[in-house]
Amino acid sequence: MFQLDLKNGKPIYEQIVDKFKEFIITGVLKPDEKIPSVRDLAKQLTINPNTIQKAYRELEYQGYVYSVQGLGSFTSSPDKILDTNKVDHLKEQINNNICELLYMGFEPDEMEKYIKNILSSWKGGRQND
Amino acid sequence: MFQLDLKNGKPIYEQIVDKFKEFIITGVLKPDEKIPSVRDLAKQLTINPNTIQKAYRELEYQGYVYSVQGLGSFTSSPDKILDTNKVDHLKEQINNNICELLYMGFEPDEMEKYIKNILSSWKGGRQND
Amino acid sequence: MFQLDLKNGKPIYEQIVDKFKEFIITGVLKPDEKIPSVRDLAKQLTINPNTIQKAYRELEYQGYVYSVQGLGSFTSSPDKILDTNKVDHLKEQINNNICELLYMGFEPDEMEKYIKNILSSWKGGRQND
Amino acid sequence: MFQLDLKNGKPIYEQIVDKFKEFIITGVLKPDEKIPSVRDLAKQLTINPNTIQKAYRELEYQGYVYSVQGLGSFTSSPDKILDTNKVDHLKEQINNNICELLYMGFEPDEMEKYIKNILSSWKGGRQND
DNA sequence: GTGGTCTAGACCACC
DNA sequence: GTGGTCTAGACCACT
Repeated sequence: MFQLDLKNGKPIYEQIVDKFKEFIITGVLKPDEKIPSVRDLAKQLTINPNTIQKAYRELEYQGYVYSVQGLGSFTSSPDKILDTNKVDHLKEQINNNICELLYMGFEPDEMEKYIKNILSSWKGGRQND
Repeated sequence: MFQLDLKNGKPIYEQIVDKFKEFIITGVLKPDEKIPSVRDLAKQLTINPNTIQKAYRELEYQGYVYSVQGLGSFTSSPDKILDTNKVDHLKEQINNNICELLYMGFEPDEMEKYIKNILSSWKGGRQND
Repeated sequence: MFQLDLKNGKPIYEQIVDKFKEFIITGVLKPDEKIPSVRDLAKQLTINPNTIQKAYRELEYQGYVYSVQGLGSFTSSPDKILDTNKVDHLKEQINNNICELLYMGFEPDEMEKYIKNILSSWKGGRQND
Repeated sequence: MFQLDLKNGKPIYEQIVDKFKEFIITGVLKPDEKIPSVRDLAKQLTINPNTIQKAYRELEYQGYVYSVQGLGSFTSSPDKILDTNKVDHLKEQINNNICELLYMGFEPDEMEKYIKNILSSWKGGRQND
């Protein structure tokens, strides 16, 4: 399903969380789609099932998946609810990263183009929803 | 000089690194300006000198400060050399964060305005350099 | 595993870094091979675990090993990417050392033989990769 | 006379030692030539005279300069005496640096050319002695 | 005074 | 079990 990168220092469970979030956000995984069982994914990635378990718990806590006893885990549909804390944190992080790039000599015009690209491809990719 | 949050899970030394990076990037600290000695800052923040030392070393690795035995630590002037790996990493992070916000229902137009704001205040703040 | 010299002024952690680099460069340690845990090596060398940790972190910065929480530390496979700064620094150091030897009366022909020896044994040792 | 680089981490006195050694070895400073007084050099480099003092002591210990009471310090003539310890240390360092470059992907042929270059320019530069 | 190294020992997060 | 963070306090080298 996806590759882990042990070298980048990120905890394994966090990489799994991020990958699933990416798939859900970009629409690779549709709402209410079943995701692999803990044991299957653990076997496939050859890592400890506890690690998968922890990742799924975190995804559930963040509202990206829900689990049904005896059936498995499924992706949630987006809530369209703006969690103010999370929004503020994300905005601040975006701000910091942009400033760091600018400080390194990245051109503001280049940056604006890059952002527009992201936004337009978002609108495009979401027209079929 | 600044506040630490000892509860949010983020390592103390990392908070210090981020704060200094922010000060340097935003121009609060000018190039080759002396920063507090390891012991002074440790006393001021009432944390262990080793923790400050670790933060300063990390800042040195990342190219934001340099230290001279017997003299002190100083902010580095930016080399304006784009490290491809770092740029790619920052861009990917920006992309992910923006997509996550959009997925949560944040309006693309709102986002564009927010980015423009960052860029214009960057240009403005840098005019006096 | 190896011997330390606590008297020669060279920091212990640096000696460990150099030893591991030597093992990795000469192929004694193969890529992605597990290296001793921080605590084990500390016990074996009868030095403090923090010192080992520092050495491993330095090795990680230099790209020779990577660490995974809960799993251990492993040798990295070389990326074969020539970092211009590092190359220049190494070349300058070689140049300086050679000139110093020549100045001390070491014969240029002798030197040429010595270098050829290094190069040929490098090619030989690497044939099995 | 020369520039100091505070950012590279090397102690200041060591940089001075290395610079003088380089000048003496490459023949920029001829044997028995007078070198600047401690106070003059300190003023010129805007650093503490004690630091110069320490550098000169080290140069004297290594046999590159000698000082005469009331007259100043002068460069020594090369002794042509091979200090076995030093020779072995330098050779090992050359070996290590070459292997590190080769490991990084530097071509052995390229390396051989580089060394030959050093040796031939040494012979050329020394014909006039 | 400055930064840098090291120890002893505690605690946490991850697998 | 693993690596990572932090403290308390000692000692060294450099300016």
